[in-house]
This record gives sequence, C-alpha cells and structure tokens, in this order.
Amino acid sequence: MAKQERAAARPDMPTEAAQAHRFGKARSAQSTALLEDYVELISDLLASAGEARPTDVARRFGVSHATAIKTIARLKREGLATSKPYRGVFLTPDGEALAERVRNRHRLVVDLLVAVGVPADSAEADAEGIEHHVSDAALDAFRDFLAGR
Amino acid sequence: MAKQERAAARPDMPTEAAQAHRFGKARSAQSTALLEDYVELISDLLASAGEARPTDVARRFGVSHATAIKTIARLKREGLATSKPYRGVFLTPDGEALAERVRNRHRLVVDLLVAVGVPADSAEADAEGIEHHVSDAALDAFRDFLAGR
DNA sequence: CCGAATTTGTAGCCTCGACTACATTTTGGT
DNA sequence: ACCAAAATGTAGTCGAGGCTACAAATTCGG
Ligand SMILES: [Mn+2]
Ligand SMILES: [Mn+2]
Ligand SMILES: [Mn+2]
Ligand SMILES: [Mn+2]
Repeated sequence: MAKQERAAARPDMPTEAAQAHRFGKARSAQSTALLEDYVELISDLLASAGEARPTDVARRFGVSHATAIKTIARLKREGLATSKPYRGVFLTPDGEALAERVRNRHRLVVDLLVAVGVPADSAEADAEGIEHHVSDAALDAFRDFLAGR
Repeated sequence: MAKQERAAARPDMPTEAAQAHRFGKARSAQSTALLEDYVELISDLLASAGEARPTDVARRFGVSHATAIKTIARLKREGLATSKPYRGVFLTPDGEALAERVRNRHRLVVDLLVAVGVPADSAEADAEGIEHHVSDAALDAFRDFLAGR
C-alpha cells in the first residue's frame, strides 16, 4: 500500500527525509544545550565574582553539587574548561568564545521575544530553552527585525 | 511524589533562585518534548494514512524501529497512546488532545518566526526545537502580534 | 498455499544527566 | 592550633533515549 504516498500526501507535508533531518537537528541541539548553559553560567560567575566554584554552579543551576561536578568533568573532556582539585573552574579560550556567543544569542532571543510582546519574565524564562534551537539564519533575522522596526 | 516548589517569596525572588527555577523549567520542558513530537507525528500519520506503524514513525523520526517502539511504550505508560501487537498505534483522547495543542503551537511558532523575517525553511527547522519551550504567555503574545501588525 | 520479505518485538549494551550517600580536603571560628 | 563546618570529590544507582543483533509474526508474490 505504501505505493505513492508522496503524491497523495498534503502538499505542505514535509518529506520523510526532511522531517527526520529536522528532528535530528533538534536532538543534537539538545545535546549541546547543557554545555552551553554551563559555560555561560561559569563565565558570568568568573566575571562577577572572580571565581566559579562547583557549589555555586550547582546552586545557580538548581542541581546537586555531584551533578555539577560531573558536568564540569564533561566540559573539561570537551576542551571547554579547566580546573584543579579544590580550585575553581576556569574556561579555556574555546570555552570563553562559546560563552560569548551563547551570551549574545541569549540576549538577542530575549530582546526579540520582548519586541513581539512577550512579558519580560516570560521572555527570560522561555529564552533559556529557546536559545539552543535558534539557527544563525534566525538570529540574523532577529537582528534585522530589532534594528528596523 | 513531586517535590513541592517553594514559590512563596514572590515580590523579589533572589536572582540565584530565579535562575535555578528557569533552568529547571527548561529541563522539564525538554523531558516532555519527545512525547509531544511523537504524539504529533502519530496524529499526522493517522490523519493522512489512517494508521501509524512503528516502522513509519521510526523512519519519519529518524531513529531505529527499536527506539521508536520503546518510546511508544512510554506513550502507553503515560496514557497517551494504545496499541496491540502487530497492529498500529492509536492515540487516547488525552493523546489526541495533546497532539492538537502541539500542532497548533507548532504552527504559531513557525508563523511568528516567518513574520519577523526568518526564512521559511529555517523557521520550520528551528520551530521543531523551539516549540517545546514556548510558554502560554508567549503564545498569547505571538497571536496578538500576528493579528495586529 | 507457501516461502521470502517485511514488520514487529525483545534483549543487551551504551552514554548522559540526574540523584543519594559517603569520603576527603579545605576553610574558618574560637 | 584545633576542631567543626563547608566544599569538593567519588561511588553507586536510576531512567531516558539511543543503538545493534536476533527472534517471531505477518504480509505478499508467485
Ligand atoms: Mn539555556
Ligand atoms: Mn542562557
Ligand atoms: Mn518538536
Ligand atoms: Mn513539532
């Protein structure tokens, strides 16, 4: 029966492959979301307090300190952070660069949401999840929209 | 046994706790994202082909059939779907209702992205991830924006 | 109607991200 | 200086969500 499902399908229905690809993109974006949030948070702590302790990261992120330490270990594995036992966490140049990109993107997303009428606190909350799924093309559009309205 | 949230000190919630709360929201949204996508996909397949087979779901979602079957088992556990061996998958009333909500939300997000200038294909791809992190307050704002511009 | 192809199901393995419990190290108060 | 508290690290467990390999059921072509 699966003969001509393409012809019979709705015109606006995506092809199988295209849809699978989009779902895959969303999944892979999710796999880096945690790292992005950690790097951004650590960068903020370093800037505001001069140091980023695992306990602080855990409290700000809302997880146990053991969880934070394991995620920090993953950051180190991925070359984004460094740390020595009982000293704070620091970012590598790659980590700093990522933090900067993530911070700018976060702000852009919040600004866009506010610009289209989302209440500020909702915008801030939603952006925390949305930011990880916004493509560069969308960010460009957001910038243009914010500049030109 | 959901742990109770202490949302008492409303007026000026500490930045630290507020941030932790936002991160927690994003995490919990992510935990339901997969179920939402499956339910929406199954609903589409049921509407367009009259049936939703595990193999079709797997191919459209871009995962192995074993993975799809396991996720469908989770849908059944959560009361969103039903199925009998070697028959297709169907949605419970709860599942249908969720699919409808998710489908409308998906469209709204795409429309909003396009309205602020995001290219259509980027909008469609980004929406697949973004949709799961858009609050009702934001959706209301999106509707108003689309209606009133 | 029957054998082969397809579909479906099961089992076992992996990584990630969460937790608790406990061990160790550092820090701070007296 | 010392002991207690806090911070940090480690170990073990869990469920979700992937995978591959294999087994069983169903559907189809001849
Ligand atoms: Mn985030
Ligand atoms: Mn962020
Ligand atoms: Mn989606
Ligand atoms: Mn969707």
